[in-house]
Amino acid sequence: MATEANPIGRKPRADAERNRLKLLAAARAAFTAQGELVSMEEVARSAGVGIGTLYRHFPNRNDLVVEVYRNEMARLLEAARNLSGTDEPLEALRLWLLLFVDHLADNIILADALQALVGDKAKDDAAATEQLSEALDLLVARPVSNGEIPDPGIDPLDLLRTLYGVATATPGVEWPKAARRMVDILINGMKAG
Amino acid sequence: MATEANPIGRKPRADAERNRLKLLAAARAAFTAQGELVSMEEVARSAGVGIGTLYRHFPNRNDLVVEVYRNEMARLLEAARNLSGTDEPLEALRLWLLLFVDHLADNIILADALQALVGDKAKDDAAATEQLSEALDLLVARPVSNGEIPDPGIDPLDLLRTLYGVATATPGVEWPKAARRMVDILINGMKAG
DNA sequence: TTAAATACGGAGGCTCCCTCCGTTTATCAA
DNA sequence: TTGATAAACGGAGGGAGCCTCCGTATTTAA
Repeated sequence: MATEANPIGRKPRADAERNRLKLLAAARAAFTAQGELVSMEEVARSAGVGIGTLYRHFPNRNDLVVEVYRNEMARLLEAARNLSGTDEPLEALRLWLLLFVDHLADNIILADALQALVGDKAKDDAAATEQLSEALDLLVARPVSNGEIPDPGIDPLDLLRTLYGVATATPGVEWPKAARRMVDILINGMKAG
Repeated sequence: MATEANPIGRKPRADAERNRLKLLAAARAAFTAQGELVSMEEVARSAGVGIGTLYRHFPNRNDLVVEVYRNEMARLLEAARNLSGTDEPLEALRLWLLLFVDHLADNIILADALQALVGDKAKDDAAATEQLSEALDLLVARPVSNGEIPDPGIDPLDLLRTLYGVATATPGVEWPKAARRMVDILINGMKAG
């Protein structure tokens, strides 16, 4: 999908594509290891390219972070699609939220990046946010329509924002337990609506 | 409370105290108007002091933010203490959480600073976090002990983290409505525990 | 009034993010 | 195969921010 012939007719240069992939891999590794605070210089260095090259591929820091995170998102969306076909709608939602917690736990270091997708910087990656939202809508709509829960009266993304808050605002590494417990509270709370 | 004689015996200098207050006021105004991104230089300038003076009073950016926010916290703690004596424990908790949302709404611009109190940077201001936690424990313990809700199995601060997540990760200005709705979901969710 | 303690302010070090542009390399037409 | 040219490369350097250092100025106490 990145090797299409471009409109001008010339094939994209192989080195460009190669460096782009190297940069994404290096950024992924660096962000995971050290958090979003890694300097752009260090990402470029560990990818073995110059800083200028990094900036040609990703015009600013946020673009790079968003791109790295977008890949992480794929599995989650896939899971949502699979679950949205199961027999127990509410349980499907619950399981998916737990999956989201695991996902956060694996990528807590990228949590600030996540905010770029769920939060205010969303303009930068409206497509991914929309996908996430669609997946969630699917999972929430079914238990609503079958009466398991009344109209929750919230944007389904708020469920994720909630978990994001627990994940990022809790000191230490014990937060996933709290977040999982929070999933039950949220589900029960919506049922009781 | 700041004009005590110090152990050495010398009275603190008047200009120091004056500048400290000017700095706090300027920081409060600047953070509220422009968010936490305001530069330290600008805070110093608008307070009419040099950057060196700012750093003598507040050794780093976070110390300044925490100090500004600590003042904002007072009303909230006061309210918690008052509510913790009312007749309907669960309703008291609900009301206080709504108050917390209002508080966030008034200070959304300082939300990142809030995280310093509820979140990982908490070491920087352990005292304030502990107070907040104590107030919450009070409000949560009563509905638990009188059976209105079973042991929620979470750190009460998680309730705030949840609301913080909704407040900061939602684009635009519509989030307080969602956060208020979330308060009900949380309360109901804990009841159904 | 004078000495000592304390506070003041801003130049400058260091680190970032990002831009600019001269140099190098890959692609394509002949 | 070769040469022309579009495209990519890399890193010096501009600009901004955080924070330190230290010579100067002010306040306090004797």
